[in-house]
Amino acid sequence: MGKGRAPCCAKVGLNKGSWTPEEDMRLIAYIRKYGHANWRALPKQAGLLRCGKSCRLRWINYLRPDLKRGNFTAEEEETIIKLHGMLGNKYDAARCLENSVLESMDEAGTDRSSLGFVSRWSKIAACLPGRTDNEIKNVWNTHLKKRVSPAGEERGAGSKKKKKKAAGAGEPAAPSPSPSSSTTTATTNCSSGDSGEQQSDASKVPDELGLEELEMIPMLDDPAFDFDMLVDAAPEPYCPAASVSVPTSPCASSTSPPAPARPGVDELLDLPEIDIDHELWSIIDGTPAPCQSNATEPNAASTTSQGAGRWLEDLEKELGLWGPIEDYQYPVGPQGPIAHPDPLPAMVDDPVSCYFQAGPAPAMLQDPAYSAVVTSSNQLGF
DNA sequence: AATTCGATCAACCGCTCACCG
DNA sequence: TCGGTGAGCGGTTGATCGAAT
Repeated sequence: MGKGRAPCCAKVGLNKGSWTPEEDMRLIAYIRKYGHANWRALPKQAGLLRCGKSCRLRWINYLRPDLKRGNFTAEEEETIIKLHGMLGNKYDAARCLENSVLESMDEAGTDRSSLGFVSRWSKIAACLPGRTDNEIKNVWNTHLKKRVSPAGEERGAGSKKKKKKAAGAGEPAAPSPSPSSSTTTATTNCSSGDSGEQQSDASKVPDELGLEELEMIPMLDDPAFDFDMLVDAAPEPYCPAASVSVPTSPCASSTSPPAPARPGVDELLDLPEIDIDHELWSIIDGTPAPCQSNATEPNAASTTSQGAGRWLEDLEKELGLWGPIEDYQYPVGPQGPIAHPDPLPAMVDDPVSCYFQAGPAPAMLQDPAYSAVVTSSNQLGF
């Protein structure tokens, strides 16, 4: 069901490709204020010329505040390798069961995915807090796969290079070893007897890994670890109120009542009446242009300001906003310039812009995160 | 200094699943 | 029960960067 739908990104007038810092900030501002109950509606309400899918991906893989930046540690790599060996592809993980059971299921027409082994990267990501499935997938495809594959093993230590962005801007202080450099000496602090494991692993085909390998995963040694994570790991949608200070708190779902708004950084991030071309969205949506009032936004969620400043500061540095910025070039659509106003001049009422241009509302002065905001604003030259 | 090549990673695409009317 | 819609996932691609030549 649900097939045959036109790709959302194929819609005319929507941006594709790399995200600009402006877009990032707009997305952050919106999600911090309202959450992301509806990805499809989000870009329109946030004034982004992106499809919801793209927004979601950008948020999950790059903008989420609880992401861990920097290189993968040896332990993380080890975990990925082990879990990948266990989970295999979409259904292979079900091999943990007896073949007879699986055959019975097949004969009965039971989808093996009902076992819960439905996704690999997301399950692995669930075991590596702060890491995204996309990131893990990339790491696997770029070098971990070669490490465990006898054929692609060891292309020489000289091919090592540093991670260009993640390690550099995100967590310069993190002394985590380069993923590649760890290839030769993946000194894990796994359970004893693990020394030399790396070498044997290098020649071990993932499919040969068995359940006994569970013991090799450091986190699985933790009695607090719930193996169900591997099976039914709940997604961790961003909860504006929780992600900054209490990342483990479950996100309020679309059915949860919105938390009361709080003054603070949120005031800075009050989303504007987006002056985006309503006609454009009408064309895109095939629906009448809706009222743009954000006041009607459901699931308006409050955010906690604690730590938000630092997060934003770090993010701005990473986005290249930490310093003089070039004039934002707003995209030109196939029918000429997109009807969005000049980004900065016309965004006078845009708190996201004001965030950088002017400064906070008086109430903001009380906010502990304010200093970081001021710093960033000053450094942006506004 | 210029060019080539390989590695990396953000983003896109196509698909499936879950939910709802 | 069926079809539409949105969310999420895995696979793949393209841009970019740095090292090698």
